[in-house]
Amino acid sequence: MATTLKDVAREAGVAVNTASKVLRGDPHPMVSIKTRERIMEAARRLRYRHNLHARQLRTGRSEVVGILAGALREGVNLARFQAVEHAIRARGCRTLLGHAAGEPELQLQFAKDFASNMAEGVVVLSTLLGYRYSLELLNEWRIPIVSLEPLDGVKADVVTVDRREGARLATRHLLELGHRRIAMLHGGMKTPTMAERHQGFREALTGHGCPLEEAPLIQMDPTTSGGVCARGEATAWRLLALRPLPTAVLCSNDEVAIGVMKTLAEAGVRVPEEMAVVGFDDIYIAAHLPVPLTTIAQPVEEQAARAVALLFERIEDPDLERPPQVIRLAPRLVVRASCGASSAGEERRAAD
Amino acid sequence: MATTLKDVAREAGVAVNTASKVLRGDPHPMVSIKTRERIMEAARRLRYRHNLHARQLRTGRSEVVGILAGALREGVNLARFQAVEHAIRARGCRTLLGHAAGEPELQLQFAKDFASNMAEGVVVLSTLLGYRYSLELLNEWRIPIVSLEPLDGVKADVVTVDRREGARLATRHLLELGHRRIAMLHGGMKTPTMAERHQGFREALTGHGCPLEEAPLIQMDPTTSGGVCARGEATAWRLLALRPLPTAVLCSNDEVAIGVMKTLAEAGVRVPEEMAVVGFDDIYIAAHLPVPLTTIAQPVEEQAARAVALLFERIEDPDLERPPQVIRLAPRLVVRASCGASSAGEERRAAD
DNA sequence: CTAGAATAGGTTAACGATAATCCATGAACG
DNA sequence: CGTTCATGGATTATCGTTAACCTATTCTAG
Repeated sequence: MATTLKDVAREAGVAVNTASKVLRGDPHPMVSIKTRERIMEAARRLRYRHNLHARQLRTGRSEVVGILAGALREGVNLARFQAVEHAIRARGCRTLLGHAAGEPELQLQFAKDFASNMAEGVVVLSTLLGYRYSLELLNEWRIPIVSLEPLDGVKADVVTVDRREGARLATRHLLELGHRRIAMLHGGMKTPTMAERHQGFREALTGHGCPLEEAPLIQMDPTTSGGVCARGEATAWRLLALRPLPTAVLCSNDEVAIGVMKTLAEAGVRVPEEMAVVGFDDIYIAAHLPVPLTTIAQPVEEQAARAVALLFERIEDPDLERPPQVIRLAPRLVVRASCGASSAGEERRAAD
Repeated sequence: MATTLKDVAREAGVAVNTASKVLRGDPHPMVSIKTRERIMEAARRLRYRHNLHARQLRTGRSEVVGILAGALREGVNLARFQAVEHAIRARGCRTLLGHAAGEPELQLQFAKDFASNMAEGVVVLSTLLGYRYSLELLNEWRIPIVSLEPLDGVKADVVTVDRREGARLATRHLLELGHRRIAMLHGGMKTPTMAERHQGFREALTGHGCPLEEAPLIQMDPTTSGGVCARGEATAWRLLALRPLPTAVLCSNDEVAIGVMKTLAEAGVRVPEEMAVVGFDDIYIAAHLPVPLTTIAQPVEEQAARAVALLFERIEDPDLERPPQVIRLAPRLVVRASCGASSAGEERRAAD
C-alpha cells in the first residue's frame, strides 16, 4: 500500500536500518554523505512517510499528550487549548484532543482513548460532571495529569487562576467607582471555585466597610438550553427584581455578563449609567461589544506554559516523587466601558 | 510497563489469540461463555487497555480521520468541528484535530502528521494561505479529502453553503423592509466566495429594480491585529464616511457585524433605527447581543453529515471512480432585531 | 460404529520501524 | 607484519496485536 522503509532502502540500494538511521536523523549515523543523500532522494521520490504506529510500537514512546476539554466553546477553553497545544508542540510532542462537548460520557471515552493511544500525559482544560472517575482511570494507568481547573479526588498537578483575587479585584474596582449595592451572580456554592469567588467578594466589601446585606447573592437561573448566555439572560430578570436595585453586578463569567447586558438592554436599563457589569475570563468578544466589558483576564499563556512544564517534569521522570502541586496565578483587571470608569480615562491611557 | 494481551492471557490461562478474540469482540468467537468471562475478568483486574498502535500496525486500518482547521475561533469553525467529529465518531472512527491557528506552516505540518498517523481521510473545515500545497500532498498519498469550503486545485469533494443564495436572502430581506441604500462589505473580490456573495447581492438588487450605484461596496480595512471584530470596527468608519449614508449594511460575517455595531454605537448611530446590520454565519453569540443580530445561518449539521458521508464512501472504497463532487447547501435567513424587521420597517416604508 | 461437522482453543507468521549486535574494509601504529 | 580501531553498513530480534492455519474434542447422522 503505502511506501515503507523497506521500499526506500531497496530504491536506494541499502539496508533498512541504514535508511532508518538517516531518515529519523540519528545523531551518530555512521553513514557517508553520499549514501545519506541517496536515501533522502529515494524517500522523496517515493513520497515516503514514516509509520508512527510502527515507530511507537517499537520505541514505546508515543510522543503524544492528550488534551481533555469539557466544552471548548465556553469561556477561555479554546484559548487554553491553543496555548497548551503550542507549548506541547514546542517540546516536540503531538497532541490528541478529547472534546467532550458537554457530554460526560465522552469524557470517559476520551480518557480511555488517551490510554489506548499510549499518551504520555494529559492536560485537563476543563471538566464535566463525573470527571473524577475518568481521571482516576488515568491515575491507575499512571498517566500524569495536569489540570487548569481545580480537581477533586484526583492525583494531578493543578495550575489555576486565583478566583478569590479575581473577585476581590473586580469588587474593589466597583467600590472605588462609588458603587455600594453590588450584586454577585453565582451558580451554586458547592463548587470550590464559587466559594473562592464569594470569599474574595466578601473580603473586598468588608475591607471597604460595606455591610454584606447590601450585597445580594443571586442564584443563577437553572435553565440549561440556549447555552451560558441564555442563563445570564434569565438570571438578569432576578437581578432586576431586587429592591433597592443594585447599581453593579459581578457575573460568573463573560458569557453570563453578555446575557445580562442583553436583558438589561431589553429592560431599558442602561449600562453602565444605571447598572455596571463586570465579567470574568476576558473572552475575545468582550472587547468588541457595543459596550465593551470590564472583566478579569486569566493569564492563559502563562497558565498553559507552567502547566505543560509541570507535566513534562513527570513525563520525563515517571518516578518523580514530588507531591501534586497547586499553583494559583494572579488574574488581571481589564477596565472597559461596562463599569463606567470614565471613558476619558480610557482614552488617556490609549493615547499613552 | 503497561499490561499487554499476553499478560491477560496468562492471567486467564488461555492463549493470546483467544484473549484477543474475546477482547476485541470477534463476531465468531468460538469461545465458551466461561472462558470469555474469565478473560474479561482478567482484563478488568489487570486494567488492560489494547495498544492501538500495535493494532493499527497489524490490521493496516487506523480508524482515524484527520480534521484540518485554519482557525477554530473564527466563524462557525468550532461548530463545524463539533458536528464533524460527532459524525465521524458515529461511524466508529476516531478523530485527529490539526488546528493551524492562523499559521500556514502548521497546515502543512498537520497534513504530514495525518499521513504519518495513517489517517484514512481528512475533513477540511477551513483553510489558510498556501493550503493548496498541503492538500496536494494528501492527494499524492491517496488520502481522500472532503472540504467544507471551496477549494482550488485540489482533488476533493466539497460540501459548502450557497453564498450567493445567502447574500440574496439577506439583501432581499433588507429591500423588503424598505431599505434602498444598502452597503456591502467585502474582503477582496479575488476569492470565489466573495465573488459569489457579490453576485447574490447584485441579483437581489436588480431583481428589485434598484440601481447598483446606490449600493456601495466597501473594501474591508486591511488591519490584521485584533482579530476579525477589529477589522469590522475599522471598516465601519469607512461606512460612516459615505454620503448619503446607507441605511443598511451587509457584513462579511457575524464577527465583522459585531465590530461594525460597536463602532456604530461609538459614533452614536442607532441599530437598527439608523442603520440595519446583517451578518453571516449565525455564530452563537449573535443571538445574545444587546441588539440581536439578523444573519444568514449555515446548515452546519447537515453540511457535516453530508461531508462525512461522502468521505466515507471514498474510505470504504478507495478505488471509487466518482469524480469530485461539489454540493451547495441552502442557507437560512434568521431575522433578529438588528435589521429592524418588526418595528422600524413599516416606519421606513411609510417615510420613503 | 464411524465419517464429518461443529466447537474450543493453540501456534505461528506477519505488520513497519528500531536498536543491539555483528561483519567487512581500510588506516594507523608499534 | 599483525593488531587495534574507526568507519560503513548488514542481520536479526523485538514491540503488541491479529489472522490464517492447525489440533483436539464432542456431537450428530447414517
